[in-house]
Amino acid sequence: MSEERSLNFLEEIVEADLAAGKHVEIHTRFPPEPNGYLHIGHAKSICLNFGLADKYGGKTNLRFDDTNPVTEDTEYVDSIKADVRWLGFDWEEEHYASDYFDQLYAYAVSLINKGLAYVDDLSAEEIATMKGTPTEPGKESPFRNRSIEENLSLFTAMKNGAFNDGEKVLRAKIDLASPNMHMRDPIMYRIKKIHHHRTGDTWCIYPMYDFAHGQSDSIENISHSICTLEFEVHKPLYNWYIAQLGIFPSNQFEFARLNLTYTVMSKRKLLQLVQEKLVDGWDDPRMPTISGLRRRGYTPLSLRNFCERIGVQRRENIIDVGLLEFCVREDLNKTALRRMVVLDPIKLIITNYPEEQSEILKGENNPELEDNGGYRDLPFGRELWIEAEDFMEEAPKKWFRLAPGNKVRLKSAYIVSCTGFEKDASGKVTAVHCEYIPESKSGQDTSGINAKGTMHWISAEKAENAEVRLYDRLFQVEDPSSEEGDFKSYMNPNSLEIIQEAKIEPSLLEAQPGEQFQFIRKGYFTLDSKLSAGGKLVFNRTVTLKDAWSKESKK
RNA sequence: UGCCCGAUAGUAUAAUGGUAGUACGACAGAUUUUGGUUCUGUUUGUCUUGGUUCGAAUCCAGGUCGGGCAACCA
Repeated sequence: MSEERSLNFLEEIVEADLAAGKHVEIHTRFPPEPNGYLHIGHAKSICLNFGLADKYGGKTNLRFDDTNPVTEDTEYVDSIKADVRWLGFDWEEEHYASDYFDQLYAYAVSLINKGLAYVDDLSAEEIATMKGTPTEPGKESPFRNRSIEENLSLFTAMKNGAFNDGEKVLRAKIDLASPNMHMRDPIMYRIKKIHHHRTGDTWCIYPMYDFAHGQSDSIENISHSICTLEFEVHKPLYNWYIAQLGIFPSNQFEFARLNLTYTVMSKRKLLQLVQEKLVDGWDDPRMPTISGLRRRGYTPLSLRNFCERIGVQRRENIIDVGLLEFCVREDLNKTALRRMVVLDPIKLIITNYPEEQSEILKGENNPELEDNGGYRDLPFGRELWIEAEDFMEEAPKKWFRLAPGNKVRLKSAYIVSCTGFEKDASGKVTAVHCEYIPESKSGQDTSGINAKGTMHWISAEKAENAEVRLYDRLFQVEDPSSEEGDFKSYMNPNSLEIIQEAKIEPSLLEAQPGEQFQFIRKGYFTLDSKLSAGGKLVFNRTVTLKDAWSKESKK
């Protein structure tokens, strides 16, 4: 018997319901409103919904909760579908709340007929005032006791466009004194004379979330309707509509939404960043959106693993973004091709390597793979580019890289011994001199020398150029939303560093969008899908490698 | 000052009345032609006060702290 992880609370509920015979098959749904792009919090919900159905042999629908035409658009519908698919999920049925407008209208009429709904002429402000406060009961609207006939004819008139926006609403007749504000005669329908992205101008009245969601679940025979904690107080209303209508009893269960350190997760805040051009768009690689993470180089598997690892509970939480980074490194380490790129180049001149000489060395593609994933050609010569930070004139303790007198292995090439360096007038090091040890050639080393450090390098003659973008966290504080004042004032001014001319090895000219690389000692990178065009290469850094030296050097 | 929900290492998450475990992090060591990977070890926790019980993270009561609820948003 294999080791089983313990069940999360949703799985326990499902297993109990299945065992009790409450449902023969479980059916879930992912119900986004098409008014923005999906973010990693949605990924948690997607993994939960699809994961649950998958685990218990059930089905999951994709349903667009498009009951408010003011904010919704097909652009969002398309991006949401693409993101869900990219994550690796395929829905059973695709639905839209707007497909149920006729049915929902009929449900509303039936509630009017049962004396459980009425047309109210009060203004939005009046309704709000008369609802009372959490500590004071509300007051009845003077229109609360209209006759069924009058309500029917007014509601029909509403539907037919006889009134303007805001003039009338349809309300459920429940309890103005309820301690739950959502039960104080909630609004079922409002008038909005605006074009809907799917139903066009067919309707001018639109159902509220509460009057659409539970019924949509019910129509689709959703057994477990999973949503975030803030809908908890809606549950009595969800159940009330279903009970009064006598329809399939879907059940709502709530979990805590995902929060991540050093970013924001609410659609409203993300939208602000986009609108105020503080980021490059919804798919800016610094955004916690699915499209941003994709462009940054995150893989579907790493995101799914992340969602699995964070678990699910009903308590507020904030996940360390380090866990997300761990998940993507874990995946990429096994799959990314190793390449050498010098981000901040200085020359390394091998004084005992003949000027006219050159050779082709072999570099392994990925030591984690069988047969090292094959090999690619690495041109080598007398002059190389190395990382400026890999040389120090005066080496600190435990410095394994280049410094006068130090020996270092050039990855997949030779061991070199540093013999000197050149400086310009300002004191800046412009080139480093060394001598190579011919018997130390990679793979056939007979020198017997043990170099402690290994460095990446590029042949100066054969090097190509590329733009490289280094990303850092978008915010400087762990939880921007909980800080005083405007969350935007906590943004990290250095979240994007652009390196115009990094030196790349020739094999990278063939890089394809979506391909992942590990630039040895520098991190994981991917080709930017938007900015790389017309022969210009732009690489995004997905995440750095773990860096033990930076910790050591800070001691 | 109403109603609802929650509280386990730094962060998450298990233990479902019977040994407080796991992951990420941190720290130390081994291996390493990436200061990466891998491996080993160490570290830190049941909000509080009572009660029930042979036995409580778990059940009960009070308190404290945190979150949610008064959109013609979802």
